[in-house]
Amino acid sequence: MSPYDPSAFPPFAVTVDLVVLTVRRHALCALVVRRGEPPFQGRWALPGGFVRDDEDLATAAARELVEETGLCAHDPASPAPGNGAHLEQLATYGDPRRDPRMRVVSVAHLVLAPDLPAPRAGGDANGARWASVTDLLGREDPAGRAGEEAEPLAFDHAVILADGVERARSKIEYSSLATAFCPPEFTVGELRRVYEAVWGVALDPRNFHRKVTGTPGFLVPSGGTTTRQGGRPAQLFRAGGATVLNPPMLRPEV
Amino acid sequence: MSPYDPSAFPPFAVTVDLVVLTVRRHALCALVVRRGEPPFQGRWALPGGFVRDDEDLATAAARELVEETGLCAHDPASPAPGNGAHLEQLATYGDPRRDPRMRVVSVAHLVLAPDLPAPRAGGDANGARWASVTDLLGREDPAGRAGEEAEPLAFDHAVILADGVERARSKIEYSSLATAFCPPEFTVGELRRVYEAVWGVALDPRNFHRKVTGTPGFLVPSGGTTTRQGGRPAQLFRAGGATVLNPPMLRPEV
DNA sequence: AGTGTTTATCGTCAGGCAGACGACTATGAT
DNA sequence: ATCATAGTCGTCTGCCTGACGATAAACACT
Repeated sequence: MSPYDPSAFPPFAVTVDLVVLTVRRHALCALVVRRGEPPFQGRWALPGGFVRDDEDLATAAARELVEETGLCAHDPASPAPGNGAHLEQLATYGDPRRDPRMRVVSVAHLVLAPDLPAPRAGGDANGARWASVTDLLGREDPAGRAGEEAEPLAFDHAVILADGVERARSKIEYSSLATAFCPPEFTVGELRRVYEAVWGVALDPRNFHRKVTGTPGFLVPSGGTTTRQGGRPAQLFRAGGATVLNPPMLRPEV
Repeated sequence: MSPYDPSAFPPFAVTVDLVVLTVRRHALCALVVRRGEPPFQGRWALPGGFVRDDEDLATAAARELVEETGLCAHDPASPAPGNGAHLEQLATYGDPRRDPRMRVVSVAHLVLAPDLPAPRAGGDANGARWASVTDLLGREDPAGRAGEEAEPLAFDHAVILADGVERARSKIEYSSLATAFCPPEFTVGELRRVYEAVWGVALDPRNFHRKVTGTPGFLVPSGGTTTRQGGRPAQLFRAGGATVLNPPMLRPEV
């Protein structure tokens, strides 16, 4: 396949890393796996792996996602429906010293998934779990004390995770992606708790209700109601066809 | 450097490609170079090249930018002042067949630069020029006729360019990046013509003036005035410290 | 000097949207 | 029956925006 001199350019290993986010118990959580081998053996890391020879980057990310979680990725390019999670490319990290073994360029992907049963460990990882992002990243405390953060993530995965969280936080402002955190049918209150968990703020239930039900194409009523959250029965909705929100759901400032 | 078996993962070539945008004569233009060797010999392509062994991705992009244009990149991470252009990572493209020679993963970067003298050709490129993006990409004509587009760009560079243009169009909405297209001192009218060129729409000069002068931190008056655009003398401004615009400059719908 | 053209800048007004918050409804728990 | 919980509908007020009118200051003509 290579009519070119391989010594004319330095060889790289290319991996995909996954920032898999979900909302559990009112908290934004990320999937982490325990590394079973050096470097950083025993430390938590983002799931990921090498891109294969004949794979596209998105394909590799979707494959790793299935291997680690059993989740079926829903590429926004293809109009696949169902329980698939949202998957999009996040950014690429290529510092020459980010992996002590060799030169590795990692194409990080962001996955937004509804709350799921416990993750299944896969491949060379000893275990997998959901961890609150405020535990994984130190809380950026205005008082300056570093907070009781857990041991840091392997490699530069804390940076990647922070970038993914920030992408999710800003993207649910102007797109309907917050519904990717919800089951197929959900109530306005459940959607509001998603926004509150991702942004880490409290929202006014009345203004939120007016906003989301008034944005064309965001939600379509599915007909049923539920009382699974307690209180008065709430109307059930599905995600509407709209992908961009107009006007956007701006998060409250400061 | 590699205590690991190199055959355990497929080797990749990693390149950076640059989407360098500027505004010339009321049109959004991109920098393209003519390819001097196969594949796609003689066709226009985005500037770019291999990432070196000890280089970070942003460093490689900045180096290619200097080699191709002489522009000094202004990494938003570092608070460098001056005539530097804005540089940010755009996205990564890794389809297994995007380069017929071998497996190449390209990390595309977006550069926003003020209007400059003619580009200088560099390296293995026969020539370089600014081309209107509406010429490079077919106009998406609602009537369906494909428009008199020039010969298509090499590789998947039309897709990369389209992604870069869309990134620029959306990013000047909620950030102060439009000033990266302007010289250090500029008038409100010149900034408005940047928005008009990037978005391809006409904006009301009065509402635009009220908006940008009312957004805190966007513009700071530099004291002087100019008549270089004809008409009544206009106040000169510099870019203020703000990087995000609150409230944003939403582009007119439809 | 006067007139027209161009561009910049200030004002006004009406409609829409968002934040703050009151009021009412329908369930389950005690 | 009463309370707690959650959902839903309204109201009010201030801000922002789009659509314009009006004025100001330069230059190019005649």
